[in-house]
Amino acid sequence: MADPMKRLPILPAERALKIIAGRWKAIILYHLYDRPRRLSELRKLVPEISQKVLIQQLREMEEHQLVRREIFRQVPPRVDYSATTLGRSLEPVLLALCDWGRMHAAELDEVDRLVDCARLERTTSNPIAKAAEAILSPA
Amino acid sequence: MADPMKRLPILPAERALKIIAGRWKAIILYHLYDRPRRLSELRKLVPEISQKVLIQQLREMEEHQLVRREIFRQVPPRVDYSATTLGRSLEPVLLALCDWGRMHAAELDEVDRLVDCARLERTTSNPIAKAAEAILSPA
DNA sequence: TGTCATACAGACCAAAAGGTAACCATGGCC
DNA sequence: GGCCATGGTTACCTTTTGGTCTGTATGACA
Repeated sequence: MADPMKRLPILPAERALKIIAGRWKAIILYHLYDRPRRLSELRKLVPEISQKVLIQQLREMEEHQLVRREIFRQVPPRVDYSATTLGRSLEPVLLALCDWGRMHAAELDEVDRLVDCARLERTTSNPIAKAAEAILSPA
Repeated sequence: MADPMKRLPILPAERALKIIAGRWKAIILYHLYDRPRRLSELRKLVPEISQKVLIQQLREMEEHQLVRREIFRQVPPRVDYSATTLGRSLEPVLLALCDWGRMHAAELDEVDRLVDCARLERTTSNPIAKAAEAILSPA
């Protein structure tokens, strides 16, 4: 992603998708919402992802200002990654995606294959989920 | 995308992203929200996309049940693509993405590069946008 | 018979995204 | 000097995605 900012789509929805649709970005962000995390911590939290790709995704999110990187010059070195305000503003959107994904799985009888969005709020409290549900099953 | 259903991610948010993050899916869906469209119509509405890729995206959305394909055996043949209920339930989510994308551009002073989400509702009426805004600029 | 419009299909290619495995730099500590 | 941990980088490969260009089936109609 050379010159990433220059290449973001001009349609807002596509821009948003481009920014968050990376293979691991949602889960990483999700763990950063809890608290700042060190690289080694993130590796333990998401063991399926290789270190190179993890750093790659973090760098992209840093460029898009979803994530902040702080270096503490210690021995051994310490680097903290945390969610910026812009990154946090994505939480309701990710929640909407999560709820819609669950609804979609439900419609196709695949809920059993799903894993929970864990600490994210429940469906009923999310206005987007309500809107989507209203479309699926009108009163 | 062979066996597309078998391969959808097990995390709901990732599942949702996988389903809608295709290069042209948002715009296609957006045009289908208006009314059913014929292939030739869609080609005119989104001239940048090649026919093969257009069909590809439509087929994937059909498999994920966002889109319905109806064949009318006429001469010349006629095929209508339309948004299913499941496809329509995505509208609030796309709207949320659109609003967030605009906010993101605003934060980075790139709004001028953006194009409008046209007939989609305005920011102020969208609860997700409100939530995201509240995070960015707390009262 | 040839041409037309519509909707597709297939061969092939290019770029992007994701992934593996190996290596490097720092500085404390034994 | 050799080893440790942390947080990287680099070279290389595979898969996925998007794209071009060409071919095809149908049946009306001139």
